Amino acid sequence: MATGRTHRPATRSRGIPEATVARLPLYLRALTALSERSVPTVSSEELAAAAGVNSAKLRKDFSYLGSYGTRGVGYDVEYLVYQISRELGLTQDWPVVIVGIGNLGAALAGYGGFASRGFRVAALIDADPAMTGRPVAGIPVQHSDDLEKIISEDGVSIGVIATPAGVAQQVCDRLVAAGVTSILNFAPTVLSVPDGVDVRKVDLSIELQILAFHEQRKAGEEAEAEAEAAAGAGVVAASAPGAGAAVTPGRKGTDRKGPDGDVPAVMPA
Amino acid sequence: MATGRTHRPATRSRGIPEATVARLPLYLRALTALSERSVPTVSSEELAAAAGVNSAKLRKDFSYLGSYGTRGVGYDVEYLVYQISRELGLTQDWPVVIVGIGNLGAALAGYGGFASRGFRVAALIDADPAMTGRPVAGIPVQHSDDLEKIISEDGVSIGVIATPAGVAQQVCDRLVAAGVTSILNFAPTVLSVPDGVDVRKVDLSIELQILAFHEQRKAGEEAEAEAEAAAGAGVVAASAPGAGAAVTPGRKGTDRKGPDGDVPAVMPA
DNA sequence: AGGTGTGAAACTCTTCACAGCA
DNA sequence: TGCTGTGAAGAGTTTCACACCT
Repeated sequence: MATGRTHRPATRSRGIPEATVARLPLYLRALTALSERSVPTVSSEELAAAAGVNSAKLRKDFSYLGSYGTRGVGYDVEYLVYQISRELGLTQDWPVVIVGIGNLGAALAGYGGFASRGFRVAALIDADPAMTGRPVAGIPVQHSDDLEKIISEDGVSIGVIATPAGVAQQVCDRLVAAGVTSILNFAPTVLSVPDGVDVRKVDLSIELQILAFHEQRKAGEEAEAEAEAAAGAGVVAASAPGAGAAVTPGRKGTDRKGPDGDVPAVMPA
Repeated sequence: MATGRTHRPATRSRGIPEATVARLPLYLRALTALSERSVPTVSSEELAAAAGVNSAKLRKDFSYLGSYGTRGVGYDVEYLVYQISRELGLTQDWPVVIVGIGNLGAALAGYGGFASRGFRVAALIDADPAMTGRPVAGIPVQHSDDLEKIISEDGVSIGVIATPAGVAQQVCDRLVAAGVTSILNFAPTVLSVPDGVDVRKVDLSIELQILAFHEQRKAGEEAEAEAEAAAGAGVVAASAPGAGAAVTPGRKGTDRKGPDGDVPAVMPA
């Protein structure tokens, strides 16, 4: 099935932007905290601060869900918690399987954040026979031979892959064949899946590399700022390749700059 | 500040788009794999496939780094590996501390992807005295009392927070005060940091919630398709969310108080 | 007043399509 | 000929600013 059903014709009323969807869990968490403190209503300004975004963005995001606020007052916390939960599909139960119970898989199995939302760890699966039957986070590990059976019996549609990269694709293929249509991939590899299957990936090393890029730039900016102050202007256009010699600006750490203050006009975050 | 204050002068030379930076690690991984197989050159088409993006995007991305390809041929693998590594700052050594050695922290400590790039786990830090001295992934855990000393002695500028949410902000504050300027946060909480400090967050439960949203929509689409086939007539502007059925308060539904009662969303933080 | 909801402007990112070089 | 590099068009996202409701 899935014949070219890729289009986006439908009444665009249901078209919540992806960027907004990605922030809903953030709002939900902040709202939940407010709810626990029995705060009845909250303004976009306050909620935005708690969620770490700006208020205009938050209001725009909520406007895609409907008009759930009251002018001059704010948003009803409980009501909004309910609406967002529903929108995200958290009012229903989502059985999840975790495949690959190594360090990471075990950590995921014990992660409270899963259970606390609508997610339920339906099974832990590992290919190592020595693991079979051993309880991890209170759940007995099952052997991967039974993967298909587990998926279909529990009606699992979300799978988490925490295996080594080398076997991730084949695990993925089996999950998909068994009926899983959403995959959270922790293996550092690109998974290919048929249309209609969603994959999200979390890659620890990639996150660190992005940080390193910015970290390096900070160091470079300091130097640049100095150079600029000393010389006049003129930014070197695109570093010249060839020179493999150019030792990277060593140094790091030390020299903490107290107040951020300056921030040169050379490209902020 | 309300009034426009256009940053970014002209120069654009050093302005690599954030979206591009986020993909560089992906390209680097694919290139590294090619390099290991001693593949000398690769076309944008091939590399894009290996990295899971489309070729136009890849070429555009590389164009921000400079002209490193050869028309009619492709890109030199080794050269590109070097250029991207340099751009990301991976040609230098980045000592990293991991704070919070629970399940997740231990998994991170043992994660091969760190060491394989320029990252070196300089220290593991935990607040539990019972952990102190115990080796995890071959590295002895140190007590958090020594956090400041460790950071400054090793010149650490990148910190990973894998503590419970409740203490993440205070750990963050100490890291920043000690000189850390980039933080990778696994705790499900919003960290506030001074200007000049970068924070990236990885939130497992958020990723799952996003998947759930799409998963739910798939179910809804099936129902919708059926309904469409059956009826196929006047579309009510509103639009039914989720699984069609259900009592969906049409948009700004009149009474906001109605559904308040059943708020099923449980979950504490 | 106080604060939401939202057009419109500004900005960023992606995709197209093709000139131009090896 | 084959493939890169890139201007330009298009799509998506963020920010502004203010009308409008309570």
